[in-house]
Amino acid sequence: MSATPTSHADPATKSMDELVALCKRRGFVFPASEIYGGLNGFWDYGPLGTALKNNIRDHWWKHTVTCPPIDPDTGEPVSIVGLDSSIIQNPKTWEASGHVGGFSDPMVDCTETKKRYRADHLMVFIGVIIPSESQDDSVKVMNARYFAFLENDEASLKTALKKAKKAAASLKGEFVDRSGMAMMLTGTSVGQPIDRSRVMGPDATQFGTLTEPREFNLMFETTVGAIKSDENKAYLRPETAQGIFLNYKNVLDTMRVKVPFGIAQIGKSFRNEVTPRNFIFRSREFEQMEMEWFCAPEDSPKWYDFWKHERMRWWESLGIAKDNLRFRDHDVDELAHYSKMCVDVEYKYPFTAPGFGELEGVAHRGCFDLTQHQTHSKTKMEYFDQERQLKAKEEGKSKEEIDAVSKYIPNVIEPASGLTRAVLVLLCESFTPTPDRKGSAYIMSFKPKFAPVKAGIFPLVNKDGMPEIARDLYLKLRDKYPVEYDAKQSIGKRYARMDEIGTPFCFAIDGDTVEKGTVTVRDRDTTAQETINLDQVENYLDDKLKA
RNA sequence: GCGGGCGUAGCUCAAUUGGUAGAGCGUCAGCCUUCCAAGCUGAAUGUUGAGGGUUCGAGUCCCUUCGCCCGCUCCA
Repeated sequence: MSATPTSHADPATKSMDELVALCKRRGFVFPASEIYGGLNGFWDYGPLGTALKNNIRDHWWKHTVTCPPIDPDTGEPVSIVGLDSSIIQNPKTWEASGHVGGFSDPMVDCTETKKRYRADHLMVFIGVIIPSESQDDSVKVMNARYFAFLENDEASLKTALKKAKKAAASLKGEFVDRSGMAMMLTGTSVGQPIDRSRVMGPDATQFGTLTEPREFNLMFETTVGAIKSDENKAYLRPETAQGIFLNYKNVLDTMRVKVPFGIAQIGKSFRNEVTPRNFIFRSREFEQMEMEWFCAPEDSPKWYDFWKHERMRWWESLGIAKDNLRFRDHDVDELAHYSKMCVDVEYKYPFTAPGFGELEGVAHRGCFDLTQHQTHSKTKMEYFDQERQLKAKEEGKSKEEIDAVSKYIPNVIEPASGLTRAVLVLLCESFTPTPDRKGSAYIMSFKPKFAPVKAGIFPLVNKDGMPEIARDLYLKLRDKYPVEYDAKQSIGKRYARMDEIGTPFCFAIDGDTVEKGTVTVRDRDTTAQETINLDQVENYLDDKLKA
């Protein structure tokens, strides 16, 4: 493609507010249920946004399922099949995957300091026992004052002890250091839950400022069937990946695939995010493009590396500047529970610049998921590798040895990206203010392949035989590409509108067309014009849209 | 979920101590127009985010709620 000097501007110079305004004004993205005041974390894709999203989706599907990359070792395309699994699955799915139970850490807020703590990290000890008429120890304990501190945090414990001593003096109570027997705030004292009104938070100066522990489960719940009860509780999937693991055996049994192979899926996922923010970057309903690559455990490092670089190549194929993309390897302590290795592909969003923000994760999930589902469902997830069996037989191995190498649970490499996040990245990358241009204030410099409208077809003026020719051209081209015909208002205004929605080419039908059969092509990024024959327009578009 | 700021036409913004909700741009229609938001004429568009309260009277003051932005927190 011709260089587009304006299209790779530094994201740091772009205003999200202006981009969001353009997206709304031109029909890319609207706030969901806007007439009712919207709903935090939900967005609707307008006519152009839908077209853009579909173009990216098709590009991913093509490069993943119908035309996947070449295996460097064999020279053959790798094997990947498509899938579309249900959004709602048997809830046991999410117990096995670890989404129920493991990730709903109760949190406690401090109303005084506005700090938030994980409830299971918050420890308390008895600091002051208030004298009482009763000799019964349990009554004394029930009136005691507690001091909270953070588990394994020396400084926090010291502070709590200090505060306890001070409080003992002012309350005329007995100071008791039972920090060695500290227990969780959520625990019980003399058989009853600890009364939070007598607990002082780690950073607080008053008692009773800690809220009740609150669950933060990020899965949306729903009810299957007419009767609402716990037994009918189900979840909207928080990732598309599990649907793939659930169908791993079905695919294996029906599709004649052999390890290594992949299963790919595009679909909606739902996470009840605490803070949806930054336009469509983190929304509660979003679309994922995920592929699970099943391979032999010892080959997994090779494939991890392979997919890491393939995915970066794919992002670059969207027309994103290399400077705006990077890898970031996850530290060991930020790895998810299932993951052995993980690398993010990151993009320099206008709201993170000069920093980068997450775009896609390529994770080495080991055999965690298949093993979990094997355990929970009691369905065998083992793969029988006939080639290995034959090889081992040839090598004269014992039966036990042969079994050991030919039966295994595959390891999984997962490139997981967000389709709606890809839309955001293309919007950010393409959004280009053009203050020095006379007409449009902005252009959306989409790579032609992803532009919602490929070409505008304009009669220069709405008379002298031009509209008729333009209309014929439009009717011919629309069979192949999304194109628009527009004869209203001045040609400059029409060009400007096309610039803002990112239409790469405009064909103007002028007096020369009527006389000599030539049309003028106007380039969105440079505004340069060239003259071609009317009958070459289709070839011209074919050529430009190939890349 | 917490704290701060902000919500007026599709967009950008006006509206005196509380006193008739306006402009530009855009959109649409007509005319004009031989290449970059040109010109002329005309038109549509608002329960002032929503709900309640105070008041003779609320865009303006008070309460609640929703949304957006920033900072925490969270992000499997």
